[in-house]
Amino acid sequence: MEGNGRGQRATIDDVAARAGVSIKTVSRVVNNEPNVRDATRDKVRAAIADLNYYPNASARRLAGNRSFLFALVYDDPSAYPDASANYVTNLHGGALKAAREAGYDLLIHPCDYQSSGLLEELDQLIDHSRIDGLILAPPLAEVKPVVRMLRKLGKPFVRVSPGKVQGYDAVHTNDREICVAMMRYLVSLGHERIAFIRGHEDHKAIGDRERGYEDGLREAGLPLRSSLVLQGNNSFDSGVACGARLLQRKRRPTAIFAANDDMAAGVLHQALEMEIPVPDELSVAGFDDVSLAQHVFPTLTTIHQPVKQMAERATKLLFEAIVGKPRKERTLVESTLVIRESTGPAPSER
Amino acid sequence: MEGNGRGQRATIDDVAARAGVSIKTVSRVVNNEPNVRDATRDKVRAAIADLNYYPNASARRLAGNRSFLFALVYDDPSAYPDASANYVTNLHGGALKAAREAGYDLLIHPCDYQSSGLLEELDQLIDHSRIDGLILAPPLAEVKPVVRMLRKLGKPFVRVSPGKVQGYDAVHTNDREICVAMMRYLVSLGHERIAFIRGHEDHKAIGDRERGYEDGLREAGLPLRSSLVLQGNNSFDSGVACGARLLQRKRRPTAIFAANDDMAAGVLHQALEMEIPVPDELSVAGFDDVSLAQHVFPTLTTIHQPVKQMAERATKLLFEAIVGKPRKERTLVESTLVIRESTGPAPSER
DNA sequence: TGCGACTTTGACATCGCTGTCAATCCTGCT
DNA sequence: AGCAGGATTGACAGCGATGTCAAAGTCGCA
Repeated sequence: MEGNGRGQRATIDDVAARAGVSIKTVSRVVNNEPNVRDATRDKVRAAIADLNYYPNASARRLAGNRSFLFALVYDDPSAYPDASANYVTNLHGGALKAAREAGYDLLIHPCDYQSSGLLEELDQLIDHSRIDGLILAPPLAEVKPVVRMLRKLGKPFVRVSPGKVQGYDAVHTNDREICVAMMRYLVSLGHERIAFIRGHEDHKAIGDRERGYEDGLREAGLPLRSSLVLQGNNSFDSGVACGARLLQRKRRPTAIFAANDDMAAGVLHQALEMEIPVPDELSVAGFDDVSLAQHVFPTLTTIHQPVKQMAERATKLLFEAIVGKPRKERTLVESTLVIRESTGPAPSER
Repeated sequence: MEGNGRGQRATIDDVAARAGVSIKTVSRVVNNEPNVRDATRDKVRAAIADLNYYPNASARRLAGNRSFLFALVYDDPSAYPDASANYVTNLHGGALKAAREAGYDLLIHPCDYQSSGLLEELDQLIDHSRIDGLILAPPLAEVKPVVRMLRKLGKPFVRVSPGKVQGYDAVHTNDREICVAMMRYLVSLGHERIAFIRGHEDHKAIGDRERGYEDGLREAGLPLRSSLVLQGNNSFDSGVACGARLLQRKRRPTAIFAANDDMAAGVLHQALEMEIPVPDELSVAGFDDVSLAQHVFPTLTTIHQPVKQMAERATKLLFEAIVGKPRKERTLVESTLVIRESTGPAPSER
């Protein structure tokens, strides 16, 4: 397996010796550089295979002045654990996959996007760990000062966000359109008083969800009543609170669409508490398709966000940006509707 | 801020020049090596501060033949997303904190502990990323071949597990004792027919929970009825299934203690489905205190596992092992009882 | 056959640190 | 004052790659 006489890992020198070429040529082959004769390339490849050679990352980093390290920066999920935790798992999965394929290692960096020391913290991360590029997950992708700093540092990054930033890639999903689709579905069930629970304003994508709600009403020719739109903060508890306010009205909505699953789960909880049968008297829909959605009672109709694919795509784009491929600025990965048990026909008017 | 004339980061040479010493001395100071006169040390420290010097990680890695990289290896939570995701967040948080404090970067490596290619996968991880040491989270800490391989490679590692492995650190919690405490609490509420839902057998810590259940019965002088112990697999769904089996009996248990929160949540779900009021007719207790526990209805009485602290401790021990401090083999981090709404006095006999 | 223009290839310096080992400095003692 | 022996310090050789640049090889065409 190890072919040099020293019982150590094979180095580039070993490969060069075995292939009868210089180390520079081996380096060229390893890095897929042009101007190597096919025959030479084959010889080197064979030697690499024979010796089970794998380049020493530290040496490459030092000589090439890059780290082969990406950082995935996201909001610390211990703040709002549940849905986020699952979201983060997908983020990790996608980013790890793409990073590995690109030959990069991935550093994770959960942080508080509202922290005053955020800029310094990221600067230090980049500086100390010599990160080659960053993937900014929402809501960090919306934090202007961060974007500004990275641009000033000339450090490559990719944002997972619907917003555009000149000269940098961004991956987003069709939040608005898919919300229109959800509304279309609810309307088709006969719902007319459909409430909406807004998410936290710092998440731009979540703002798009509200616009989808409005578009959906408009499309169905239903009035937009401001009394039916409440502000939540993405947490389960805020779902409970908003649910309570909506459901204790004399003329309560027949359907509640929450901007994320946690809040929708909060609404379900509140409905159970108030003994309002779901979906018979009330339909509830969420957004995200976190695993919680399948575990609440009744299971939650929601929108599946392709978080993993988005993270994977973003990481791949980061790599491409680093090797010089042209940027796209906006890349779409589509969400889909997932219909479960929490939605049903509107109750007939009494 | 940057003190050399080149507008680049300061290097060890810059610091040496400024302090009027050799680079070797700077290296000594940076690495806290002995045999440097205090005055010299101070001069060097001052120069480091002036130049805002931070050693180049790649160079250190290359020269020192170590990577300053730890890998945190755990079972891929996308398999059983909910509770695990939260568990994993804590794992990350603790390990990141300790790694950062030790000057290490942390690579995360979610994987399938049952995969046939696991050994090769880890070998490759160690080989390619030149990991200095690994933190094995359960259930990976129990996989014998992995432990064997790491020992053979001479690669330092720490296990998060109640089991011992000669010569290596392990961090565990008092699963058994705290389960006895839970039983004591249930018994104090008047429960006598207390069922237990076992977890997946691959998690050793979960086996200890069952022993705590048995000890608790014994301590209270209650009989151990095998009909009251069912096998789950840690998933919500298995909780639903076991709950169904237990609750449709003519003489059903008045309390159900599940070896993790997901299964307990499944039991709650099933109780709701069968319209059995909790905690009036049935008390339910879980284990883990995942955030789900606060979001189910009613909120779940459970046992808080200090996962974050365990991970932090484990990582710290790994670092200490690397720098040569003596091993402990077993380090305890205590769990605590969390009483919420899902438990109450046993219903009076009819 | 000879020549310019590419293509291939390799020698060697370099990246910024740590390890080795010898040189120099200090001590306390005689 | 002289000396052994430990405490300090530094010179220098790597670590294993990549970057630079010049040498050697090829090819087409006059």
